Amino acid sequence: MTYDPLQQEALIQAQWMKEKVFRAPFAREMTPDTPTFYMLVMLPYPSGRIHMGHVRNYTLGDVVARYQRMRGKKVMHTMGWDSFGLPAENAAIQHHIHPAVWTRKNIADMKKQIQRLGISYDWDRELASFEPAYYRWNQWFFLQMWKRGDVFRARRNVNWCEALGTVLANEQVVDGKDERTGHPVIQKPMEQYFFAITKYANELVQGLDTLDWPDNIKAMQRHWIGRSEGVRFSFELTHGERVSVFTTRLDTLFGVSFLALSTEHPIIQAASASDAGLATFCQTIARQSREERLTSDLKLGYRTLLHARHPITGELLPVFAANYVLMDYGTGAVMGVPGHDERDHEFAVTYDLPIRTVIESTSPWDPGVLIESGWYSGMTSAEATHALIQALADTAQAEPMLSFKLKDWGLSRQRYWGTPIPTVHCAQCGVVPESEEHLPIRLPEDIHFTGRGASPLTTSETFLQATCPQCGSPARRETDTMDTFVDSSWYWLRYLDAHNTHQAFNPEEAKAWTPVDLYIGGVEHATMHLIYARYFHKVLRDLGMAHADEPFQRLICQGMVLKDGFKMSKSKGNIVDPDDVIERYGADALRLFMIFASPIEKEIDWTGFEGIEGAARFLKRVERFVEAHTPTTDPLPPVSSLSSEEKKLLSKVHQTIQRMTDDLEVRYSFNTLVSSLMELLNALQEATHLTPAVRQHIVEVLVRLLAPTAPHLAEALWARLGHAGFVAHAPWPDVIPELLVADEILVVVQVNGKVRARLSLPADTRDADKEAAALRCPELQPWLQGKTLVKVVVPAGGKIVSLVVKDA
RNA sequence: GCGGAUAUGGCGGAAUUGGUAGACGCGCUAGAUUCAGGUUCUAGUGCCUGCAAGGGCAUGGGGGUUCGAGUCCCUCUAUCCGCACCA
Repeated sequence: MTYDPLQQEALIQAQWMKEKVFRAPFAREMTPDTPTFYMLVMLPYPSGRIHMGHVRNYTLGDVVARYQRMRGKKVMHTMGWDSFGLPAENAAIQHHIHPAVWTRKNIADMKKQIQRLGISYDWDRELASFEPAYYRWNQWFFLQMWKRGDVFRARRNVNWCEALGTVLANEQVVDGKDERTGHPVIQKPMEQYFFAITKYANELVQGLDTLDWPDNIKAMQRHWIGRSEGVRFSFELTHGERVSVFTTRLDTLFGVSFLALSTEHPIIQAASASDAGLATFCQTIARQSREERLTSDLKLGYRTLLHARHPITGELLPVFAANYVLMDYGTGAVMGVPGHDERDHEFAVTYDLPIRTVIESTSPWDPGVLIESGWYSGMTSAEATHALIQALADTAQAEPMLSFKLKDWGLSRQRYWGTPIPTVHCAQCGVVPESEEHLPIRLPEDIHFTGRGASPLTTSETFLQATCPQCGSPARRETDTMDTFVDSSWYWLRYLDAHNTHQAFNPEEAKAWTPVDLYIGGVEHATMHLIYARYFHKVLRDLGMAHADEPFQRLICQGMVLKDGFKMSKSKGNIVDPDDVIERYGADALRLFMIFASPIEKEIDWTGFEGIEGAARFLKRVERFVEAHTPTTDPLPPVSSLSSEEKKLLSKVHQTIQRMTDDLEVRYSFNTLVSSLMELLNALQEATHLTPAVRQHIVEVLVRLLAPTAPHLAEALWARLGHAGFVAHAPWPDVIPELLVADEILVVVQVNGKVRARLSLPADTRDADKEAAALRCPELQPWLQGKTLVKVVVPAGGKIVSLVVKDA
């Protein structure tokens, strides 16, 4: 009987399900010293169909999970749905289907698809963030954070479409217009809720040093958080008010020729009341998106009627409103030093402002030695900075300041499909947090989705009516919902205790299972999700719920799956549906090809189906090889009594175990994992004279090595070998160290850097003898004839003899 | 603009610590088997040169360090990804 993946895979999956083969235990079921492994993959957004990126991600995670299970560990590996967000609401607007209905259907469809891949999830821990049972804990965390003072309200710009009366997401805005209707979009400040993530900015930077993450991801986070050390001090304006600036280059103070303030700066806003030109300028800038403001080379400014006094020279400096100064970084105001800052320089050229050189250095933008700077001349930049802070401490309130590019986490969304923010607006008490007993604050059903006007929640009378928890008088419920990044900032903890109705999760479970041992997901989440999640985890730690400082000890970011060089997307029509591939080749072939095709962190182009033919072919060869074997119970004879062919082959087998173990445990290199296995099969098929016992040993090893990548076939073959249990629970093969030692080694001889001979020598040959053997070797003589030997190098390890010769 | 990466045969890639470049797979060529085949098996396959043995060249371009560089340093070019309201 031959193995037909299309029929067998479903049967095997049903058995796994029935026997709960992948069930992860609770902490209370384990002794404290039970070895555990938490294998986490980024939870998907239920868009409707899984795509190849999901297949890649989940297969990689599954290979590790299955391997760790075979190593005897208890493995946490499960799946959930990041199911709040814009697409469900768009579906509601366009197709008049309720977001919950749309989302439930998508989850059901995608779950079926994922299950066909044979991923070893404990489905009993499945969660979906749109369920009140989940999002009530978002609300609960919000209330705890409110108590700790980690939530605040402030005004910040949003994309505002006047015609629709709606706030738009960045992705909905194209060229300053609403993507759908083409109505213009402006930046408008709006009162919003924030998490004070910047309180943790320093710890978020420092924590990176403790993580086993790829260096590029750490670098991206460091830049995103953007820690810079500088100085804050103030300039006095001629009318007496003071404006505070932040600079990292106080040493250039004598080069200041103007001040530039953000158009949203309170001082500019105040001044525009009596300056029509300024007011117009500010409106123009408000129409630019943040992206335009940062990418545009054009530095736009407006010279106000204000002047500021230089804190040391007393010189009067013009004050500008400028588009390149951002209100949400530093203090929203900069001192303009055209001689030593590129942006200020560009601005000064445009507006014809003095450009002074006050630092001597290799480049105008680098620190150096001060000149033309009064009695600070001659000091180094560092000395001058220090001295100037002292000098300006009283007169200009100068003080060292850490500034971060990281902004506080704005979590308000004027949307329906998200977690309702649990506060009420009371005429007497203001904004008041809901009391915990009232959670969850549920999303109402009586909603009209129009895609225009304020949040859909404002159309529900039942939802709006609330009672002030503080004074008991009628109040209006908050209609903002939370950013969906909140949902994905703690889900891995909920997996551990997914059905708990009186706690987000039991801290004992967190203690037993976290930090997550390995987290795999797309590189596109390198900054936002992975910073928010780290932040949230630290808050949970400070609430006494999570015990580790960092949530994800090891991280792998997989590259994207492309088709013909582009991201697969519906709009491009270049989607390859995993179901079609499984239909034709089976899940094992798809899994095997996915991880073999390319290293994880690289993008992979699904150029066609040629590669997967090879994967399917390999699986058939394995099957035939095992099929041809008649099982025996004879034990493996001692190594000393093996024939030399058998010993050589068994060495290959055990080297392969060694390499694959290394690939799975240390290197996380999956494509080479598969190629080792292919190499092994090639070697096995060449072997002719094997005793049944040796063959039995080899076949048993082979099937177990196959089990993490092609689990269905491995399961079937394991049964055929007469085993009663699942190969999923079989132990990973142990290396017999004796078999790793080779009798002979290959020594390569180089002359002037070129390989001229290869010698096979006994493994215990000393380096000096290798050198002698090399010099004697006949094929080397033409290269040595008539030359003088200048130098011989035999590096440690002794695999190379390098000869340097020159003409005699 | 800022930040992060990548570049090796016809293609995907391997080379784990500076030590045999091209493992493994795809594709292609030839032969065998089957013969309805899109099955299977064997051999070959970086480029140039040579009857052959062999030799030369070769890891995006240029330069450098070294006995030795795909790997380290400098520089240039090309391509891809992220940028805070997509998830």
